[in-house]
Amino acid sequence: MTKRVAAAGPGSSREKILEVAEELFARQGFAGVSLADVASRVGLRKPSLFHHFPGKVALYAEVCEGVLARIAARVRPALDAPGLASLRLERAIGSLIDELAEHRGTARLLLRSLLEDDLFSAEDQARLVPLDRALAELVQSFQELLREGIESGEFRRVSLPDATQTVIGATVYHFASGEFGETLLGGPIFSAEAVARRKREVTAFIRAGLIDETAPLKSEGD
Amino acid sequence: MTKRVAAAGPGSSREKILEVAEELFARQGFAGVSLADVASRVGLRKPSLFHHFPGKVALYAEVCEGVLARIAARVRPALDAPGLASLRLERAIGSLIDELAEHRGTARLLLRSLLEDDLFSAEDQARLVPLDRALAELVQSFQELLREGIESGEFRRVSLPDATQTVIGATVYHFASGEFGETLLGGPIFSAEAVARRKREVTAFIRAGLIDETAPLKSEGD
DNA sequence: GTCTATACGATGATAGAC
DNA sequence: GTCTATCATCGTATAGAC
Repeated sequence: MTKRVAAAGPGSSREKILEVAEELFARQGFAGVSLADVASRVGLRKPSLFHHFPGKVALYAEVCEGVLARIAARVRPALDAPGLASLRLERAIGSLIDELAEHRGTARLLLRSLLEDDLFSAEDQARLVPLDRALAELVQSFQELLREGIESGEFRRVSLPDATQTVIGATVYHFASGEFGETLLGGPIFSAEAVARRKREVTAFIRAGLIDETAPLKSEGD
Repeated sequence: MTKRVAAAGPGSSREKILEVAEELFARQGFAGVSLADVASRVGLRKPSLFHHFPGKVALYAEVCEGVLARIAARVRPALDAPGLASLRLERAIGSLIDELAEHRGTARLLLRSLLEDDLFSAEDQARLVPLDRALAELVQSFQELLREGIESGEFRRVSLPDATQTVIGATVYHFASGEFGETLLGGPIFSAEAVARRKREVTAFIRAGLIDETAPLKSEGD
């Protein structure tokens, strides 16, 4: 109630800054973005940014939190739903891919944020704690789903962290791979066809690699 | 013969610069590294670097080329060997993981280089062409291996680019994931146990997801 | 309360003199 | 090969105009 300073309307400077910064951070990384560039694209002067954000790291943190919140909002329904773990897993991965495909900077921003842990000082890292916690929560829900599937006998007894990493690699890395990925595909990554094919391939791969087809009921030995 | 200016011995400034720069570029990315930092760690002043390299981008390009060359040297034997595609594939992935595990900055540097295509001007990109070509060659050999395996009936009829991306994600991304990966694993990424487990998990995943166990000979229908 | 002008200290890459 | 010098630009602080 007392948090918001004012009812900053849609299209306000604050939102435009976040929008522009999201694109730039995704494309050029934290260190590669200058606040002057952000400001000029918004149509402001550099120091004006400091009336909305206390500093570059705070802006970056808020951008990342927003992106992660969008992902979480999209993936959580599938993760938290009742039902077969294998179905929920496929729905969750499908939702994740949809989100990464619709907002083209998302995968890059997210992947970059994982690589930029050596760039921040101790007090800067404090600003990134909420981001880390939100990410940890999402990952934990995902691992919980894997664990349930293993216990119910739907999934093989894979290593939870390794399976998580493999899924992240197959989704986030792919849509972050930019020019390299497009050279590989021989065409755009984000076209409807390419996204649909990626979803099929990842789903098939996960299904074959994770789901234990030989033990559909309760068998545990091999 | 006429290329080398002098017989710069081992431990020369040039080699020390490359070594230090490799570590810093891996940890902080291209934009996050200052030449002053590189110089001071080598025991030089900033401008002295320019007597060894024409500029920051050239230094970066040479570092990346060296890292990729190490990988290629390690992976090529398995790729180019005769024999069953599935065996060669597993050996190649094993070699790749060994290389990524032994030189801890390698995965990060490589992954970052894929994300940093928006940071360079046209003439800067020209300096990165050899790197791109070397990478393309390696990827092409890998895809060739996949293609052979599909044609011989060993592998499922997966999308070559998508399967390649999945393997890169499962290997390069994993070993680049730094603090996040360690939080996930609950321990170090590069410990002997973690590396061995990763290799097992990836191999099992690839085996299940790629290799067509149901058609060991020539069947093509489903 | 929102934005701008000006300016500071630090650091960026690079030139030219020893 | 190395250092002194230079100049643009970095993120940030302050003071004031709408």
